[in-house]
Amino acid sequence: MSPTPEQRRTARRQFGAVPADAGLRRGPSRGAKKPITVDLILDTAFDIVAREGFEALTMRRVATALETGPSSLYAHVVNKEDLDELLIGRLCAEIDLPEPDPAAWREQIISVCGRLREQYLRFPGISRAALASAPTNTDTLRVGEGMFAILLAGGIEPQTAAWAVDALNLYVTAHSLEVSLVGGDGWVAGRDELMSRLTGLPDSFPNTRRYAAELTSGSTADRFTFTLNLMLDGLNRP
Amino acid sequence: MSPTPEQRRTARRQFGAVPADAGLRRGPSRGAKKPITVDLILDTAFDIVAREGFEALTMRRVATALETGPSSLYAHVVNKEDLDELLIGRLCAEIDLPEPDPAAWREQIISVCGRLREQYLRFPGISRAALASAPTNTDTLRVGEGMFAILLAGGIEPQTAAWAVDALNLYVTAHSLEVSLVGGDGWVAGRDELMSRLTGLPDSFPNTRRYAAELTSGSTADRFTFTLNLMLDGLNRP
DNA sequence: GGTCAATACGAACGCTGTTCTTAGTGAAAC
DNA sequence: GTTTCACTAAGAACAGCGTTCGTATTGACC
Repeated sequence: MSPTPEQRRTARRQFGAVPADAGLRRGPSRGAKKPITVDLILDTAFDIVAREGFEALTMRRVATALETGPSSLYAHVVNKEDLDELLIGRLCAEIDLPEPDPAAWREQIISVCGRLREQYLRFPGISRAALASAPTNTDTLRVGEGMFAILLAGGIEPQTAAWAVDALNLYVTAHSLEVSLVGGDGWVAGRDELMSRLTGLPDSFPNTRRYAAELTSGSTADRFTFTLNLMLDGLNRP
Repeated sequence: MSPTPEQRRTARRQFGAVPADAGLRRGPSRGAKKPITVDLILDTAFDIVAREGFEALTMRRVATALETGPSSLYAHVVNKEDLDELLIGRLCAEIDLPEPDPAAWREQIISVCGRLREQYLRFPGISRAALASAPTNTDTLRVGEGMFAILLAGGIEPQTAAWAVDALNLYVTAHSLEVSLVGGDGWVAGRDELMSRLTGLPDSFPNTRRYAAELTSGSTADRFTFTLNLMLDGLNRP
């Protein structure tokens, strides 16, 4: 008996390795069309997100891209939620983790977080799925383990490191989501407008008005590394 | 001419004060039903979110709670997005900001962030709207100004303080959203299960397995103040 | 009293995720 | 070689969503 999507999902939650079913196909092969597989679904899903954003990723959209009906997907995927989780999994799987170097733990953490951000931004809005996704996913846990190892090698106490990993992960995800929502370069384009709006505020906003330049300065990447450094600075000052 | 919802929205984005139209009513008053106003809509919306979560907040749900059709709302509100923004606005308006005290800037920041978290968690999932909402909302900017003032009084450099306000706001929102999604006390209930899942991981997760206790320890509030302190520690070490 | 602008609201459109049902296929069993 | 069977593919449909259109109803103003 080959596994139902539900079984695959619970298996995924526990081990991460999947029986795979390799080329074994049963069912109609209408014409020369490629058979639908989970990997094929994920490929087209990533393609859609990269092109049109995560909001445009619907079951129907994926189905029509595969030249089929929506119901055909439910033989391979439990849910939209399940699809999202699979996407995040594969996205995290492409993050390569360095061998922990006690002397360079700071740079290593920043590098991993930066790579994570990069991946999230390549697929605009997908970080929303990362926020909702259960943290028990194996691939998600893998990058967690990687960051954890780096912090431990850096001499951070286990309890502190454990919570820091969560905090860093959460911040990276939230930052990426915010950047995706605002629209990336749309931020830079609307900076002048934002500035004038801040300076045009009532008198009850003295600091916001005076430091409008500081408030609107910097690229999203600048702000990202700033906050990362903020947290890392807080880590080694016991 | 009384303003259309669009006009109210743009007015709101710029000033925040609204002409109000006070009891002036034109239109059918079927029976003794209360006339629909923006405030009434917001009241019932908050009620729904508090009871059933942000996911359950739909236009139709609000309309039926008001014993009317969905289209009746669009005379007072531009969008669902606009409704969300209004909710966040009113939520932020209930945050009272302390007079900046240079000696207690740390405690003051933590207090404001804690109050913000409290408000977000009272209405589960509403922080999602805060993430999407444009940061040009007057009420949102008000608490930004408040936190900014506290940091400046604490001697933080303007540029650093400006970016820190954004980082803190983003973290508070993301944390609240995560807590809402996981389900609050559901976290505590599933801790044992999570622990056993972590310890049951493959050998490629040595640190996660060894420190599973540390990883799953602490309440959400503990982790919240931990991360806040992390960022604040990073602030005053130039 | 008549005019007009603003509100209220039923009906409908296009979209979503999901399920039910039916048709079709290859591998295995006899 | 035929039959059985587990599985996939896919059409049709359902409930629910945000939103718009058209229309009826009302109060204030001339």
